[in-house]
Amino acid sequence: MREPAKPAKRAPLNRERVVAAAIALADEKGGTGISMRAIAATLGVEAMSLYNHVSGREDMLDGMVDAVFAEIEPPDSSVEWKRAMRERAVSARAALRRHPWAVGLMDSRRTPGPATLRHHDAVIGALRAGGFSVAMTAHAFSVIDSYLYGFVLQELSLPFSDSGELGDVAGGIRRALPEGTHPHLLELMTEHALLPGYAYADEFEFGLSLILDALRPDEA
Amino acid sequence: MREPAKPAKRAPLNRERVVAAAIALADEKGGTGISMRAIAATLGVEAMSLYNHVSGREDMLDGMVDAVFAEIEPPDSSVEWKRAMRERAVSARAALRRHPWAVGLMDSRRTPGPATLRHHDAVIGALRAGGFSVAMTAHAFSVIDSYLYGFVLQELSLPFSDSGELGDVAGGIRRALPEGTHPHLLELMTEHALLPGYAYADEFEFGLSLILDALRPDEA
DNA sequence: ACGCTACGCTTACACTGTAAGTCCGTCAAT
DNA sequence: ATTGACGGACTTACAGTGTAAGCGTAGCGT
Repeated sequence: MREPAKPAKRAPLNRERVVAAAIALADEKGGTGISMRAIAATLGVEAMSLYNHVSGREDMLDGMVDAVFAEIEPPDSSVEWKRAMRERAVSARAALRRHPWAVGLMDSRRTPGPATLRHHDAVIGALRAGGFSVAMTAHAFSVIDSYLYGFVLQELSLPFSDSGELGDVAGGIRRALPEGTHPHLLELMTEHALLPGYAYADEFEFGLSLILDALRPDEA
Repeated sequence: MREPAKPAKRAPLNRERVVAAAIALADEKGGTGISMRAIAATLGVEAMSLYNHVSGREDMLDGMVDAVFAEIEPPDSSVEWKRAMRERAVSARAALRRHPWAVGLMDSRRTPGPATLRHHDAVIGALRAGGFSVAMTAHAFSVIDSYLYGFVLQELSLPFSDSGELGDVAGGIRRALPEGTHPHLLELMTEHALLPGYAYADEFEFGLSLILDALRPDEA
């Protein structure tokens, strides 16, 4: 009954392949619904075989998050700091949008992987090269990354992707509003967010510039 | 065998009590590990009974997030806008720290509850009252909330709470660093983050002030 | 030719969310 | 006072989860 038939010389698994398969699956099926069994299936393997390469689910998630950090273009210290920070932020946002599950995972990961550490080091290095003191670097790093992660977090929780859907959804919400309450929310929607051409994604640039322009190496 | 014994006149369930029990459990056991069965148990009830009051797990999570928004002190429109925004941000951070699971949940909720809508309306109203144009209000709302959520997200993912633990953990990481690589990260840790008296929480104030001071009603 | 190790396999367990159906206490209408 | 309906808590059942434990075997260094 059992068919050893074709052992088929399968390409051997390794941590990298396992994590990559998990990422591919998460990208297409969404963060929830990736299970050890499902990941294993895409590799043509049984669930428990994964445990030879990752120590468990948590370890696998750590690996996935670290892989996302590896996709972010690290800032170039030889470039003027403001431009370097802007480009890094754009690259990071792009990576997080490619892998929407990553943001939600970040707050439960407590052990940064090698790519994460390398990335952080590069960011800090670029700020120091731009003339920031150690203390000011810590401040700048904190504001920029907080804004970056928070923006993507909000962006991803919007229930639409293009501005076509926006109209439908917002219209639905507006109709659901208890009529007459929430005047300011209503005003913002009808006179701004619902106008043709509006896209929340464009807000990113405003906040990023606001923060970068407010930061100064030569203070504190 | 079956003991009707004491129907005991149990206080009747309702959506509010169910959601409150879920929140209490999540607060003490952590976001993961709250299951319908566990929630029901704290109410002295079987899992399936909850389904008479919430339509399912997702609905329950929606309710929990909305309840957290209800805890945030809404800004007072009669107060000068910058102060109102600062106080609102502080209150929001406090609420999110009381319920650490909430931030991670936010990015999967797509249907805002009544408290959430009321809160957003109040924030927008306070900015409009402060002289912001509709467009500028949208910008300001986006930056401030992105920073707020992002900061808390990072804060919560730190593997320590007080600055005592910080030393241990950072020491561990530093020892784990491949020796000689990551010079800037190392510098930042030893010359700044590991100094006595440093607490990441204090960074919040810096970024918040930076953003609030950079915002101006009378632009664009 | 030996045994060792690496690694995929099967089995098993405790736990999840929830569909479906049962049963009873309460209350309105008769 | 009797009936009927119904809300809401209950039981049962099922498919799916992560992972502990142990088995089988292919390929290697000796």
